[in-house]
Amino acid sequence: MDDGLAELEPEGLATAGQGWQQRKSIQTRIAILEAAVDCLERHGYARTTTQMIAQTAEISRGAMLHHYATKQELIAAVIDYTFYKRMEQFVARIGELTEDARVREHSGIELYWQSVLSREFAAYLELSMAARTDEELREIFLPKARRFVRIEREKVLAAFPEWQDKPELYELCMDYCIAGMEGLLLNRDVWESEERKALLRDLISQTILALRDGRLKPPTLKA
Amino acid sequence: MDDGLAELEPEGLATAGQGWQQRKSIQTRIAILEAAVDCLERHGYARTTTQMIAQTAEISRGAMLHHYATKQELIAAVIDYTFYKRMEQFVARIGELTEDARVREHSGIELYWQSVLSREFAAYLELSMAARTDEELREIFLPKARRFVRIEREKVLAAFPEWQDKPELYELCMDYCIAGMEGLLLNRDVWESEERKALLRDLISQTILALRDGRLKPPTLKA
DNA sequence: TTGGTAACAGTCCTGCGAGTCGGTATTGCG
DNA sequence: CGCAATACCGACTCGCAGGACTGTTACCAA
Repeated sequence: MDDGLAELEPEGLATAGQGWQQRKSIQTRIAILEAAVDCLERHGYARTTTQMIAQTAEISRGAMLHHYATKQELIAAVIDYTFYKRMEQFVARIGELTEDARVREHSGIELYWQSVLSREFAAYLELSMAARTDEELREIFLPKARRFVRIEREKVLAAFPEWQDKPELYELCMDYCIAGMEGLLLNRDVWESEERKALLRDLISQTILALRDGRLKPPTLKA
Repeated sequence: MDDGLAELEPEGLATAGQGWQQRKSIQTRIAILEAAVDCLERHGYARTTTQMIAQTAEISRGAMLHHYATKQELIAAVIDYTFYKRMEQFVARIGELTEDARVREHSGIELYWQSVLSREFAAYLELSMAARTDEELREIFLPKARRFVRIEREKVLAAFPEWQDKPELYELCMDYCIAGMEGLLLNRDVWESEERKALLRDLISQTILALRDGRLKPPTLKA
């Protein structure tokens, strides 16, 4: 099921242990992380306060600070958690696809779009943006994000083995798909026509199909 | 030169007036706006304080509050200013293109990419992101942004008249180009290979060319 | 020249977020 | 049983951002 995904399980949440205290601890931590995701999605990074997270998680601020001593520590955990959870869901859903839907590919893009619409991605995007201007956060975020990119590509490649023999093209198409979906997400509220947005996703899907089948020549590096 | 662009000139900066006070006022306001752009680009929306802007503009906080009574008022002005300035530069640069470069189109995309890399867009993006979770800001930002989308499309269409007879395809390609460039921008620091990023821009350029020339069929709405 | 107004400066107040610290109750180990 | 560790709590400090307010100087029109 989640085979190689366990390797990136967020620390502090590792394998539900035996003792009562450990189980309680994990449970509380997850409640905190979920609350943090909520707050990030609703209020953004800067306006998310530890107070607010504690309230949302329905525990005291003191308890929160017990599990995550500083905001940084919490945020680092949230970064791992959001990526992990999103990937877990995405991989699971791909697994449920029929061979036809998977290869016809529209479904794959549509699933990726769904994952981009998730609360987890909303929170992740907030952190990603904040990391552009917050030096401290940046140092935590960037190495993690770069690692995530690699993992994500491995997982998706494993799910779409027909790409295995054209790695450069695969990389390009992943970049392309991700950029397109995230760009679309950014303009979600500004562009008002749902039809046009669906059309755009179709265009991206079809381009990828055309590239895969050789109907469209990929650009090559100039000398 | 800036023909129809004057209509969107930020208010408060209108036509350099006659009196000394008015000229001084405009000059100071521009200094403030430029400082705000700097701060937004460097520190993000939430961490940008009025104190910081005043310091950067090398005026007192009191003076700032004289020109822009509240932070909201300032931000509203910055939204207008950043879009205006970016469009002004973009349109001017397109005007400098040779017919060949313009129609070969790569140059058009590359110019758009340049405009997305500008400080003005960095600031605009910050505000755009903040507006997703800040209700107050959202109400100021969204209507302006939607208006900007319309204006931008008019200006670009005027610069690329060969699209004039296929309006739906033009809209799709604009969406496509913008989503792609902004998605690329988001991942700028996470994706490390400059070559791959250039390749992605090429792919987007070529897709648009292929769509324009009919070599690629655009997707159509399903019933 | 003079009164009014606009540009600018600096101080004080209020609210709030992060993190520290002392404290209580429950669990777990010897 | 008894002592350490752990989950959890709430009061307090400290710094800082927004902005209200008062004061000062420079322009300008009558």
